[in-house]
Amino acid sequence: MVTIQQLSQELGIGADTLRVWERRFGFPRPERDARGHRLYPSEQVEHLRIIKKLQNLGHRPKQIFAMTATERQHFLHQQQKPVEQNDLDYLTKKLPVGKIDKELRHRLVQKGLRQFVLQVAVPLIDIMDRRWVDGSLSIAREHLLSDTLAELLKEQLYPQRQPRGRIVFLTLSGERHKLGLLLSAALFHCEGLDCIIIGEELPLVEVEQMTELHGADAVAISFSVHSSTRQAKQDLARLRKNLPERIKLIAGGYALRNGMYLPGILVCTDLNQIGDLCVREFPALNMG
Amino acid sequence: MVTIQQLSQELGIGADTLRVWERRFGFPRPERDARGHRLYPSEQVEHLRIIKKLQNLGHRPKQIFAMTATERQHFLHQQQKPVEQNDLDYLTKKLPVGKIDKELRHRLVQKGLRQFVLQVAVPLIDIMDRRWVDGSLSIAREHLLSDTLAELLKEQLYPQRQPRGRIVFLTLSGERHKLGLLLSAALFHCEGLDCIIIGEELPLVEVEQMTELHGADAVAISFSVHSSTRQAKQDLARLRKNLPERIKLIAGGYALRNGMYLPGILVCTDLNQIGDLCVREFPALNMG
DNA sequence: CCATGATTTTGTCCTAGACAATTGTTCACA
DNA sequence: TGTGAACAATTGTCTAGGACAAAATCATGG
Repeated sequence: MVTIQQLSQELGIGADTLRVWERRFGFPRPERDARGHRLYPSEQVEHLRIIKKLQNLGHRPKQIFAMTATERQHFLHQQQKPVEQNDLDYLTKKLPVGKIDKELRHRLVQKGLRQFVLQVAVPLIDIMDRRWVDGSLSIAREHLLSDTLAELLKEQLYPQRQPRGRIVFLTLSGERHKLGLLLSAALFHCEGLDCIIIGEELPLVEVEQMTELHGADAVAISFSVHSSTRQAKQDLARLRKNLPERIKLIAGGYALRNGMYLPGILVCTDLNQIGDLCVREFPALNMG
Repeated sequence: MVTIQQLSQELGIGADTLRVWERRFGFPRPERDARGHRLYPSEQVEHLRIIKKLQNLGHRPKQIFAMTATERQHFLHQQQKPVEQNDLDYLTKKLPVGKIDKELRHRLVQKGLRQFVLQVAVPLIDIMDRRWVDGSLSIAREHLLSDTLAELLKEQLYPQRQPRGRIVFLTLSGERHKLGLLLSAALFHCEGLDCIIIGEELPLVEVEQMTELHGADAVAISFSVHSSTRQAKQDLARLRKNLPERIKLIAGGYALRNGMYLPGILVCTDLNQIGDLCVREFPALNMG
């Protein structure tokens, strides 16, 4: 028996949404305490878990709520793409906790940073994503994997001897997904650029200040799932106006996935574009 | 100009509460967009920051809202200990970015971990807090200091040769304040315990699983400003019920500052108590 | 087949009222 | 003066049902 607030937190669904679902679709139908406040029995919580999973898979509430509980169960099983027999998969499930770091490091020295990012880190995050959707990856293990990977990548960003340029990486207020930032930073690093991870949730107004402080040639900003395309465009336009012209502005992330054109901004929708982008925008220094 | 949701997240005050404050006290008094939705100008956001800070200092809304804006400012300054001419102060203001890490490391080797935590890290965080309130510390610099300090502390948590025990550190859903966790972990480490930082925002149900996975003897949980005392108590009770008896449960953080008694739970309101707690609860192994 | 406009669907916000839990105050009594 | 119990005020969270823009889907013409 949980309150609406607990449920909201646990599922990541707004309390308002839960109430409106009840009004519109007749589910969930919680019991009430003496004051008339909602109390959700654990049975309904489980149903909601399934509903959330289906929603994560891209289905819309109308479609989901049209089904009966058993139909939903069935549908979910049918929908879940099996995680391929990827050789990375055991990292997310079987491997004992203490060995994850060792294993990742082994692969890093084997492949080199660039290949490691593209062939190990990206697919691994993809698997984690899918497991998250179907609920087969615990939050705790997800944290552990993310943190280990993040730390490993961060270590690789040592300063270059003859940097082709210097980029500060950040996300704006409200964002946080360090891994995305680190992945792109690692690839820029491979191209000979100094990469500085500033941190997350930086207010718009402080970006310029930070650029100056670090003597950077460029700012790279990542927009995650949570920010709308419109908001991203707006923020970028404002930033471009405030930033000196010589500072390049690189933008990427889910919110910009459609690859629109924005004046004065280097939109980068794919990690594979980073190589080309560097060749174009950061001409190599003369060899001494 | 921010929406009520953004504001709610930023301040850690529920949207309902913000509306009810407006109704009862006449502040904040946001503007409205075309639909009649609230839009808070940044000026009011700053005032709310001060109000939240006063509330954290233990004052009640009635008292706070009875004052005018300038009175509140005054009152807050009066309440706050002034930033002493502490020799740490220059870290937050003057020191060039690149030297922060070096400076902290220097002090660490000079003082040793224990004294570093108590005499450097804690006062530094305190100064950052106060500077944050009066706006004289930019978010960017705060991030930088926090991250540098966190990384430094994390490095120190190498495994013990003959651990007196093993503790996993975590915060529950919705919490995040890594530094607090790391500070206490560092002190437990000084007492000869293996400390494992699990991560933040772990769902309640996964705590037990994590403890087993790491073979821990104890779980340490920190409750920050954002969680209410009531919620903290409730979570702890639930956790105690689910966890095997042999697993100790250590709780600390702002929400438990009053030091109430909770059956079967080691409440730790002050970093200085950690030494005693370890002596009591983790008897040293026989010397080989 | 793609673009563009019309039509659902959906999440979030609105108002104003209610009430339990917490905190503060009063007052009798040792 | 201190203690504790009864009473009063304060405060955060919940309720209901209505509203509406942004996003998604559908329909239509090129």
